[in-house]
Order: sequence, then C-alpha cells, then structure tokens
Amino acid sequence: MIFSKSFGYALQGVLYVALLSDGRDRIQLDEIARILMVPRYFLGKIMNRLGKEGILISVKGHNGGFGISETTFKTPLLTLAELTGDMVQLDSCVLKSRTCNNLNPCPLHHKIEPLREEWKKLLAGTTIGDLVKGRNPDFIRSISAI
Amino acid sequence: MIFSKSFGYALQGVLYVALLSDGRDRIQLDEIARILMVPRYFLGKIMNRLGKEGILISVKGHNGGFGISETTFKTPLLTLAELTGDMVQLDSCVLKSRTCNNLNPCPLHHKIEPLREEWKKLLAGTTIGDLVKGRNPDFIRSISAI
DNA sequence: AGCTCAAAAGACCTTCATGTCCTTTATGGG
DNA sequence: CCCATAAAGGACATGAAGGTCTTTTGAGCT
Repeated sequence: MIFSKSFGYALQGVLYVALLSDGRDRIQLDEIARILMVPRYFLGKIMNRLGKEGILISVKGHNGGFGISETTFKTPLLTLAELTGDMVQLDSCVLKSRTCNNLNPCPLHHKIEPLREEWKKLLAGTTIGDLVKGRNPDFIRSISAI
Repeated sequence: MIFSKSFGYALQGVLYVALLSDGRDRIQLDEIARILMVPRYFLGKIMNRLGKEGILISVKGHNGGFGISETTFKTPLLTLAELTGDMVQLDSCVLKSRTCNNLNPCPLHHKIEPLREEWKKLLAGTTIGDLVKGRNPDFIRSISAI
C-alpha cells in the first residue's frame, strides 16, 4: 500500500468537512461516514486525532460535530501522512538495512532517494485548500468510495 | 510501507545468490538466511517462488540449493514487485475510489499519477544485473540487515 | 439540575502479512 | 538400495492494521 487506509480516511474526512462546512454549523461523524461509505468508528478515531492536532474543530454534545479551523485549509498532506505514520514508512529502507543512508547506501538507496524527495515535495506542497479550491459540494462524489 | 517485507527479502535473496554464485555450486537457504539475518522459513517460501518463476535455479537434495539461471541478471525489479503483489498496491487509488481513473479522477489522482509512472520506470528499468554489476562479494554487507 | 446529543475512550474482534515448525519430496553419494 | 541432505509443502502462531461495540465525558438545551 502506498498509503495506509488511515491516511485515506483522514484525507476523505478533512475534505468532506472542508467542502461542506460553508454556511453550516457542525458536521456529524454519522453523516461523514455514511456519505463517504467509510467505517464509522474507525473514522471516528482518526477524526479525533485531527481534532487534537487542530486540523479540524471538534465539539462534543448537543449541536456538536466537526468543523474547519483556521489551519484546516493551510494543512499540507504531509501533516496527515505524519499523523498516520505513513512518513516513517516512506523513509524506511527497502532492504530494511538499518545502516542505510547517503554515506552507507543499500544498492537501491541512490535510485529511490530522488523519488522519496518527490513524494515529500508533493505532500508538503499540496494543502487541503489546494484540493478544495474552486470545488463545489458536488465534488464530494469524487472522494467517496462509491 | 513503500514495499512489502516480502519484496525486500526477495531482492536480498536474489542479490545474495547473484553475488556469490560465481565459482560456487549451489547456495543453501540456511547460509542465505543466516548471513542476511532474515527469517529462514519465510525467505524459503519466497525463494521457492523465485525458483518457480525461473528467476533462480533451485535444486533439492544432496548438493542442492539455489543458483543463478539465464534470466537472473536480466530480471527487472518490476518482476519481483509483481511477484510479491506490490504493484497492485502501487496502482490502487489513495482514496480507495473504485471509479478513480484518468477520466474520473479522485482529487489526488493527477498529482500522484506521474510519480507512479516514475516508480514503474525505475522498477522496470533496473535489473538484478544492474545492481550487481562491478560489485564484489563484499558488497553483501550492504544488503544485510546488520 | 436533568436530559439529550455527539464525540472520546477503551475493550474487543477480524484480517492479513509475516514468521515458525514439522513432514514430505527429490537428489546425489556411498 | 539406502542414507543423508536440502528444498517444498502445509499446518499453525504472531503481530500489526483495520474495524466494531459499549461506556464515558462534555456540551447545550429546557
């Protein structure tokens, strides 16, 4: 798997809230999971992390739910990938050599390193805002599992 | 994980045999697993596949073991990755959208597709021979987990 | 204050890649 | 022909990611 399911769900969840928060109060987990067709409780744990990190607002209780924060749109995908542990995976040597680095490279190191850098550049350079910009709520269909 | 452990072990195993087959008869699984510090029986199953595919020669019984075949050095990493199921993972949509393709892309599709292509180019364009070329057996230390 | 709603927290289950062990099969040597 | 050797095969164990359920916590409403 290039990215874990957790990363995929995190991205879907943030995008959903980012796309639909306009003019609404809070969006409930129930709705998000149902529309995106994603496991509810598992998504719940991930949304929880996103709230703790300030990537989303999360409010308990009556009229509670999730909403965008000041940082939501500025959040790069890299932050989500770090949150879900996907970055350590990306950095780990293909041959699991613990001594593998630029000075002491495994046979694939120098071939793979540039690609790693491109991935990071992509993830660091793409924000939630970038993905949502100019999209209307109808765009949700393209982020659902269908 | 960029690549599965199976892929890493497969590559390590092939490289070990490719590097040390010169002037020797057969190389036993015991030795490979011990030197590479890799789980013996698990590696055994992977080497088995490599033998079945003709990427290596495998011989049972007395003086048996693994050796290079005519195709060993010509084998691209892509073949190993296909063998271990890593290519289907690379191709699967990050958002798990089943309808995601060039015509009906998920929000990340067009950003990720070029990177996928680069990965494939790297894997298809790099053979075991490329990795072994000009290396002496001492090179094994760089493919062991240490 | 008490009620209701919705997220948080934590226990538990499932699945799959990984890893181990034991038995079977095939090969060469005496 | 028998024995030792080494891979193949299949049964089983483990661990981590993914997924579910129930209880607890916190917030607003009346």
